[in-house]
Amino acid sequence: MREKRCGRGAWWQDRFQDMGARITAPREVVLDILHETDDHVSATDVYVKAHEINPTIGLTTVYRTLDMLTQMGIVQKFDFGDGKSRYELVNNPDGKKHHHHLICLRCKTILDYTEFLDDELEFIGKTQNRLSKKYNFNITDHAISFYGFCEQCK
Amino acid sequence: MREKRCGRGAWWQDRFQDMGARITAPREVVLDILHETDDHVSATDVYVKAHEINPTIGLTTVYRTLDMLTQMGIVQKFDFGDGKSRYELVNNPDGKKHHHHLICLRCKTILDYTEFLDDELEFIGKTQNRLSKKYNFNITDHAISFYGFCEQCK
DNA sequence: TATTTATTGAAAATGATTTTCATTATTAAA
DNA sequence: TTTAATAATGAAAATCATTTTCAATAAATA
Ligand SMILES: [Mn+2]
Ligand SMILES: [Mn+2]
Ligand SMILES: [Zn+2]
Ligand SMILES: [Zn+2]
Repeated sequence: MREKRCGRGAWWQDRFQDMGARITAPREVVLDILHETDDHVSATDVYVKAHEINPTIGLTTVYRTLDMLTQMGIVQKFDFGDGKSRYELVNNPDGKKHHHHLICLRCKTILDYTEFLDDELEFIGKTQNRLSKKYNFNITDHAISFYGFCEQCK
Repeated sequence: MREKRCGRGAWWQDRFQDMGARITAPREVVLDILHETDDHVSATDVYVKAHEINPTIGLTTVYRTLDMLTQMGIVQKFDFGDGKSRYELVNNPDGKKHHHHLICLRCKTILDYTEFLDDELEFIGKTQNRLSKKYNFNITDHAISFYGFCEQCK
């Protein structure tokens, strides 16, 4: 089941090197867990799984690692309205590809969709260019969310 | 300064009628405040202002009203990463028009942008149609966010 | 090896949001 | 209008996700 992705280290390890951040056991475990799931996991979700693998890992470190990864653009942090932040790997080689969300305002169901990415790519690319130029912003990622009511709730 | 928008009542009052929700003093005050601001206000922000106008209004009611308005699609709830939810009127007749956000991952600065709405309209409209059909979702709103690093932080 | 720096986890603190519950205002029924 | 049912409200308490502190440990560097 669990196996390493790349030759001598996962793709994200280079990013750590560049930042002068150490590749530690807790951080590896968190990244592994994120790679293994297709869900929108909360910090506690990650902590519980991490704890199974290595009971010494603390919740604080999970939070810190998740924050770090968010700032590095490796994970995306979401608030779907259920009171806790949820995290998702931006590029999961084995799992979910680039996608966006349909969010039910009543039951808070989250639906991932991956369709129509060609249209999106065009629109986002163009907009991103214009924005980063105009506002002198270094744009690293984006999110598109549609809100409404799901089949059950409408 | 403060004056009523429409003849016999604000546009949102009809929405309340339809839902069988009562138009009460606290709710009017919250809506007024939302109309008057161009900021991304937190529940506490609203509470403080509400309290100035009418000191009997409680924080709990502000939360409840904001939640209600979010479900009705009258306000949009955001998490910009600073630990508290922020709210914005979706359609502010006097204030902000439809817009989206540029979010700095480091200093959490939020930049509203209103440009390129024509391109957006085309893309969003098309996508929304396809999605609501395919997933049988009643889409009422959307949000587009770009993440990255602002002038100061990059 | 000695020294500096980064990382960690437990415990405590924080603070936003929710829940409870008794009271009050509004609507519907009689 | 009186009465009964329902919705809305606010204070206080409870919850609970997230952050802060701080002393201990591990890793990098001189
Ligand atoms: Mn997703
Ligand atoms: Mn805005
Ligand atoms: Zn739903
Ligand atoms: Zn910034």
